[in-house]
Amino acid sequence: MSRSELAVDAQPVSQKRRQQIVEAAVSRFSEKGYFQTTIDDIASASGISKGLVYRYFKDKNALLFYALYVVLEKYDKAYFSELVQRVNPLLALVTIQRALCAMAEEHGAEIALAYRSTKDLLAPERREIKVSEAQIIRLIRQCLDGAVHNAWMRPINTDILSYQYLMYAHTWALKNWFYRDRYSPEEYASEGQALLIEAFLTEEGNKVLLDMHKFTAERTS
Amino acid sequence: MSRSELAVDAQPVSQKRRQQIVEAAVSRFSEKGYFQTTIDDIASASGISKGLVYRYFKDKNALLFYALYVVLEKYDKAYFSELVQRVNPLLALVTIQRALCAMAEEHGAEIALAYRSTKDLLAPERREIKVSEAQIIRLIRQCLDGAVHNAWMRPINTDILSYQYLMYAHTWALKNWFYRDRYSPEEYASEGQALLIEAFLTEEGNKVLLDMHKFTAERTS
Amino acid sequence: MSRSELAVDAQPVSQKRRQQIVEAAVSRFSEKGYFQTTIDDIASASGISKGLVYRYFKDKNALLFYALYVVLEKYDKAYFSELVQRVNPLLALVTIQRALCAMAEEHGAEIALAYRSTKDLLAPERREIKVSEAQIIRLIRQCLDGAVHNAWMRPINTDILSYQYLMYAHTWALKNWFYRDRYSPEEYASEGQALLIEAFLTEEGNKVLLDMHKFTAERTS
Amino acid sequence: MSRSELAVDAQPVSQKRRQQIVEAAVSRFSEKGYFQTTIDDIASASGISKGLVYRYFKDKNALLFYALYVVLEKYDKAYFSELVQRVNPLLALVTIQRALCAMAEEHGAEIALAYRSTKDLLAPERREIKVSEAQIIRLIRQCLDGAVHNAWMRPINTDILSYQYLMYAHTWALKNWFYRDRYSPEEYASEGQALLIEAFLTEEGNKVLLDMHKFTAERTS
DNA sequence: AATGAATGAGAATTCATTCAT
DNA sequence: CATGAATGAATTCTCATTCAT
Repeated sequence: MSRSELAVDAQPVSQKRRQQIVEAAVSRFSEKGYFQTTIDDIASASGISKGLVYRYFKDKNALLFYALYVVLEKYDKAYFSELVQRVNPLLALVTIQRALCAMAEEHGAEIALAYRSTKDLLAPERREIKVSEAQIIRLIRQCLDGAVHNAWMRPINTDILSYQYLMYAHTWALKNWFYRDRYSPEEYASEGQALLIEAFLTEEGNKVLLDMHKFTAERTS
Repeated sequence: MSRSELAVDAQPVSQKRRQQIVEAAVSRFSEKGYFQTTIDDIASASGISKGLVYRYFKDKNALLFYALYVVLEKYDKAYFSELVQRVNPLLALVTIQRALCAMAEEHGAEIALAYRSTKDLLAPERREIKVSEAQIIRLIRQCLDGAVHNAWMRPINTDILSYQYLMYAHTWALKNWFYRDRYSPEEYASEGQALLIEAFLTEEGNKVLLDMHKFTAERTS
Repeated sequence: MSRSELAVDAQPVSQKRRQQIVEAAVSRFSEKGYFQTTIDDIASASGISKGLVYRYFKDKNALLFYALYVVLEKYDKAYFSELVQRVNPLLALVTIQRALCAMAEEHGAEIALAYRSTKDLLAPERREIKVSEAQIIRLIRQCLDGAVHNAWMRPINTDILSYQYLMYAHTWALKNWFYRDRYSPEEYASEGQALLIEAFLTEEGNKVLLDMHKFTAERTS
Repeated sequence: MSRSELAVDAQPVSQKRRQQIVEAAVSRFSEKGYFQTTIDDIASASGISKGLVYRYFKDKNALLFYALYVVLEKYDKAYFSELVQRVNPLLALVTIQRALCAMAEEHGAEIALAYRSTKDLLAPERREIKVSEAQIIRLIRQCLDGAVHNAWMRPINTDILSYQYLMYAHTWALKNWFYRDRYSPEEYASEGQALLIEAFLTEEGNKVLLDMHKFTAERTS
């Protein structure tokens, strides 16, 4: 543990500070929104002074960009991508769908922030955010296409369905007031699997899914 | 002339003004967001003076409330409600799903506004907005429950699925940059029917749907 | 007198306000310099609030422009121009030279301000100021050329000499600490005539000058 | 090596540094003005850090003082003074007038800076600057007085004329936009001699001037 | 009712200056 | 000596809201 601490401390102070500030920004923006949050709020939440924020970020808008970006980076597309290549498309799909729901639970406030504030970015930054989201969609679509190609899923419009996976997870974040007291995050994720995956499986696909479960159950037991 | 004026203008001067202002607010807020829009912007767009806005609305936040509310009212829940009572649940569902998509196409900017700005309302107003949205969801759910009850649909979590109908339509508004150049609104609505209705129909349900189409086709011909 | 008062009051309030503010700006800028003067200083000196200044002037820099311009307008080029056309070049020259010195006495602070702050304008405004100054120089040069043409002055570089007339007056403003306690403004102006006009007169020119004086003396006696 | 270091670096490390910084200050202040220049600008231009500047100068204002002073020191009053004692007053005058014009060409930006920023000094420093300028004026006046005393010049107000020599040179710096593309610095200097010296010479003075030229010509040939 | 002048609180941003390392 | 991180006072500019006319 001391080792990893060293590793973290080895980051130039400035890197740690940046992170510190972005985290504070994510938290404050999520809580009060972009325009209602002052630089001073963020500075205080970071335990530093107003002026210092500007040594790390050009202006408030840059802070918003990084705050939005940091969440997207949590999606760990590298892992998703590897998954798509390593396991069968149905397993990948199920895994990603669960992961999206888990993300939505863990980073609900940040996802809600993205819906509130992406338009407050300047065009170039906004584009970057969109591109990053589109990459996730593309990965999901690859799974769907693979499943359809294997005849595990009925032929469907994968282009549109793929976005519904993300939206389903985001709905947990965006309409939390509606579900919070009636479903656990895990239940919500399972229902998502039923509505967005199982509904489209062929008989063959259903078998594959059952086998996957059996396999998982064996391993866990 | 004086008669019609009296008739229409019973409270109309002020009622028409209010409407005028709210429409301007919807348009400006949709375009630039709540905080970026000034009262002066709205006053100019309404063709009146800044000061007069305050005769009709307590403050800027009240204006946001009405702007968000007016959009929700366009959902015409009375019509939906009547529909649910008058026709079979599957037809009602199909009709409502189409209507939601049509709304999303026609009022995309306003829907996006709702996602940006609902949190900028004070708690009581925010609650009212939520309630209004929940009413729509409840109607959809009634259709779903009816369809399941008739064994036209497989047993599913109607509580969660019902919100996906709304989200599917909202996705058209929120992720317009993703779909705009690749689907027409009608195509998008049809794909929605496939993904959110047909996917869950039993054989019986499928027959009912086909009959409905035959009937519609006959009537139109 | 009441008549002229009415005339002044007839100006839209806004015109009076603008003037008020510019006057305050001239005074504060002259005293403390552009950067040391805050908008609040100017607002207070105008007896209005900070915010109102911005209804009349786009920003602080616009205020600087008008502050500098207002002084240049006092040069009353229309009067100078008419003079050049109406009377002989030598008389015009003498008159203008006196007027420039009188201006320098009356508006010393503003002239000093121009030397401090013209570079703080944006390029387009700076150009406008230069053009206005160049117009004055051109008028002086016309007098000089006329005098040389009449052989009242020896042939000299009128292009360069003309600017020295203005600079001589400005020197009174800029180096006031040097002269203040040793010369009256009138003495300074007279010495200017000796150094910048009489020094270059031909015998014929001298006669003309003397006649002018005689004539003036007669009229005044 | 240690020896030369000791010799040159008696106080040199710090002396050289000071010079370095002042030069950077002169350059940056001249370019952008006092208030628009940051300490960081100057530190960067000196190749040192912001903090170190404060080891050498009390504050930014002190830096301005030295920046203005260093320019005045370039006038090399020692040389002028020796000149006045060594050669005849007319030759000294001509030489000084040329030197002033040369200075104005070489240090135009710095002269303009002095006009912009002298008032931003605190009173004691401002006084010192004035005194230094007054010393130059006094030397010029001695020449003029000498020339008048020798009857080489007509009796004139040497007190006022002497400042015009400096102002004539400064005009080249201050109104450079007016002359730049139409006169070479040398032409401007020559015209200055015509307007400020030759215009006041007696016949005797003219002879002396011609002799001087002859002498110079002979020496150069 | 209607206007828009006036206010002033508030926010972003800059930068001289200090000081721990 | 040197550095540059850190501070916070100061300043510009905006805009919701009020109110005299």
